[in-house]
Amino acid sequence: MNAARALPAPPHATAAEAAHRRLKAMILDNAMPAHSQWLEAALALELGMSRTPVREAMMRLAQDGLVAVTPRHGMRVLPLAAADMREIYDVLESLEPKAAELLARRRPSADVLAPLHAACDAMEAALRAGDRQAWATADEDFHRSLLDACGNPRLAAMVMQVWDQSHRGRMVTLNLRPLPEASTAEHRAILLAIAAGDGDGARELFRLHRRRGGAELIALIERSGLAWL
Amino acid sequence: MNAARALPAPPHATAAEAAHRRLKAMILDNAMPAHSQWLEAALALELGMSRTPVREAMMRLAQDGLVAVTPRHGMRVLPLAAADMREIYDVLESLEPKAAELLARRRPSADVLAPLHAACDAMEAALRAGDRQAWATADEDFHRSLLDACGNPRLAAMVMQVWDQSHRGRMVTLNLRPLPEASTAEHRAILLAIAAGDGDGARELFRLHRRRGGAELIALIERSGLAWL
DNA sequence: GGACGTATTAACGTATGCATTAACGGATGG
DNA sequence: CCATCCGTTAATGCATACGTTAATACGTCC
Repeated sequence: MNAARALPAPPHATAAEAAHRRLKAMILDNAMPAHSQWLEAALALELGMSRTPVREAMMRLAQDGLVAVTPRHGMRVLPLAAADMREIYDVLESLEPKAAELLARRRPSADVLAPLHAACDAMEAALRAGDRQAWATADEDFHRSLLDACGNPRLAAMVMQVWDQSHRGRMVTLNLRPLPEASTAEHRAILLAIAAGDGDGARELFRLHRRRGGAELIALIERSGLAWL
Repeated sequence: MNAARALPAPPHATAAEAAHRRLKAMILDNAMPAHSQWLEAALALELGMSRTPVREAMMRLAQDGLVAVTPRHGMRVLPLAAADMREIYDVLESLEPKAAELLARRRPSADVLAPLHAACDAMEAALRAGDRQAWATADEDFHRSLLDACGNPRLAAMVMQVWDQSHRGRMVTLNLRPLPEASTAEHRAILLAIAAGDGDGARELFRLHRRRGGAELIALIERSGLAWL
C-alpha cells in the first residue's frame, strides 16, 4: 500500500532538498507516525548529513503543515484529526472548484485535457478491477493535472499543500469505504463541463463533488476513531 | 504613507525571526524595491548578525512568495504584475467568502463581532475624513479580524499570505482611485449578514465585493503601468 | 515523604570555517 | 573587432564549533 513512492524527482541536488523530500515521503507514508518526535541530531545521523540541511528541511516541513518544531523537542509529526480534515475540505471546496472554472474558461485544447481524460479512464478501470490503490493514484493524477493546467500557480500550490496534509487521512479511509463509484462518475462529469467550456457548471459540479466526498470522509473518520493519525 | 509600521511584535526573540520580520516589513513598505537583489553577506552586515539567521529569513520570505532566491544572486524581490494580482484575487475570491460563511454559521456572539464593527466604523470615519491611509488600515483590520474569527486557521493563513503578497499593489493604487464608498458599504452589508447568521448571504456578498474590487484594482494597474512594483 | 532549589547536560540558535562552483574579466586567436 | 577559452574570485551550501538555555535529576530542607 505505501511503498515509499518517491516524491517527484531531484530538481536541485542539494542536501537540504533531499532531506525535505525524504522526510516528507516518510511522513506521508506513515513511516514517521503522528506524535513521534525527532531531534535534529538524530535525523542528521539517519540521513548522513550535518544538522544544517536537516534544520532547513524541518523548517520547510513545518511550513508544509506536516510537523511542529518546538525548541527543545525537535519536530513532532502532527496528528490529523477530524477537525483538521474539516478545515482542509473547506479550503479544497473553495479553491478546487475555482481551478476547474478557470480551466474551463480557458477553452483548453484537447491535448491539455488529455491527462484528465487518462486519469478518468484509469479511475474507471480501477473501479472495475476493484483496485482501490490504483483508483487513489488516478484520483490524485486527475486533481494534480487539473491544477497544473488551471493557469493559476498560486492557487495550485495552495491546494497541493492541503492535499498533502490530508494524504494520510485519505489513505487510511481508502479501504474503509465502499468503492467510489459516485466519485468516479463525478470526475467524468466535471471533465465534460470543462471540455465544454462551461465554467460555472464545472465549478458547481466540483463544489458538490468535494462537499459530498469531504462529508463522507469526515463521517468515516469520526466513526472509526477520534484522535488521529 | 509607509512609515515602517512594525509588523506584529516579537513573539520569539530569535535573530532569524527578527530578520524575517524586518526584511518583510522593508519589502512591504517598498524599502527594498522590486527586482532589487540582496546577498546573504550584505544583509547579514546590514542586520548585524551572521549569515545563518539571514539565510533562514530568506527561505521564509521565499515561502511567503515575496522573493526568489537564486543560488548565485541572493534574493530578488519579486515584482507584482497585473497577472499576479489576477491570481491573488482568484484566491481571495474563493477563500474569503468561505471564511465569512464559516463565521456566519458559527452564530458569533457580539464580542466576537466587535472588532468587525469597529473596523467598519473606522472605515466610514476615514471615508468622511477623506483619509485613504486610515481607510486602508481599517480595511485590513476588518479582513484580518474576520479571518481570526472564522475558525479555520489554515484558510486564514493562506488568505493572509496572498494578502501580504498583494500589499504593495493595494498601497500604490490607493491614491489613484476614487474614495472607496461602495467598498465601505459592502463591508457593512457583509457584517450584517454575518451577524444575522446568514452564511450563504455573507458568502455571496463577499464574493461580489472581492470580484468588483479585484476587477477595479487590476484595471487600474493595467491602465497605469505594465511591469510592476 | 514530599516540595523546593540547584547542578548537570543536552538540544538548539548562531557564528565561523571550508570546499565547491558559477559568474566575471582578461587574454588569445580568428 | 568579435568570439572563445581560461583564470580569478566571490557567493554559496554544508560542516563544525561555541555559547545559551531549558529540561532533567539530584540533594536538601521542611
